[in-house]
Amino acid sequence: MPKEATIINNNRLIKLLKQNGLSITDSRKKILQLFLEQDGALSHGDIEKRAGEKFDRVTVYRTLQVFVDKGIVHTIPTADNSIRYALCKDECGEGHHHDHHIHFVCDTCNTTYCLDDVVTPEIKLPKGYSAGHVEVVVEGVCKNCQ
Amino acid sequence: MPKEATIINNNRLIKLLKQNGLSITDSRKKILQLFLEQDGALSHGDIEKRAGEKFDRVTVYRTLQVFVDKGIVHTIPTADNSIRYALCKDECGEGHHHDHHIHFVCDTCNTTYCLDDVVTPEIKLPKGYSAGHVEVVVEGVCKNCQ
DNA sequence: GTAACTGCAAAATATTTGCATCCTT
DNA sequence: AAGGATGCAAATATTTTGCAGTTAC
Repeated sequence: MPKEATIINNNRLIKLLKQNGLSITDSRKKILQLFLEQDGALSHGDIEKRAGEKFDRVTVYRTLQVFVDKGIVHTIPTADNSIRYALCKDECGEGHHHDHHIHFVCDTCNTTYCLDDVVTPEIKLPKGYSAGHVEVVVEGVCKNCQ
Repeated sequence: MPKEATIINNNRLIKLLKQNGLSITDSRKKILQLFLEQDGALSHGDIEKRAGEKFDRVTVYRTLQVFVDKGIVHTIPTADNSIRYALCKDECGEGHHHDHHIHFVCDTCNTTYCLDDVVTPEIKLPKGYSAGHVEVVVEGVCKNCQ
């Protein structure tokens, strides 16, 4: 008999997928599960590692792509050119991301966090430039590595 | 006889390389030249294209790596996972970058600018996190594409 | 049953490394 | 002359694509 937490999680996964018009498959559930278990963001490589030998590399690429398209996860640019993915909050949906929070990358453990409570500041641009999205990535030491 | 501007540029290139203890070679001069000619930032691919058939792909990789190590250029993370490189201001040197300005990526022409006059704002982090470097990338429409 | 999803194979790209040769100092 | 830089070849790594078989609905 599965544990309570597992059941709840499973329902949540299914709900998330259904909401976005995606069919419920093992790989999608497993990958979403990884995001839910994880405080921070995951790179493609992280997911491959943690999923074990379970999926084809290609499935991971395609699944992540679908999740980004549907607004289930968003990408976080990092200086080392490894894209990280993190779960979006509920306000995000297909075609419109509302991730106005900042991102934090720990120098020590290399974990990437979405700091949902820290709102991106207003940026005053020079004449002639008009701002759309503002992305802030702070690098430093996280709460677990102090 | 070369034009005045060419001579000045050439001297500037040589000075930049000498300051950083690098030997003066054609590829380094040419790549630096591309940065000086260019208002915005360049990706590895941009450089290959603009340099024509002049250099081996490997030379471009190695040259950019050296420039980053020496603090001649800095990297700009972007959402599409293509690293852009831009010239550093004079205060940068080996091991310490002082690029406290923000970066701007134009949605229309895809040019990346260093907005040297726009300083990165202070970010108030949650308890437990300590900030190091703050990277801000604004996406919008640039002065030439309005 | 049908459309969507996956896994495999393979192509296309991107990046790194070793080494012989050439260039800068 | 000596050390550093380049170019070529080749090894790795990453990402994309096509297609046949499988699964979800």
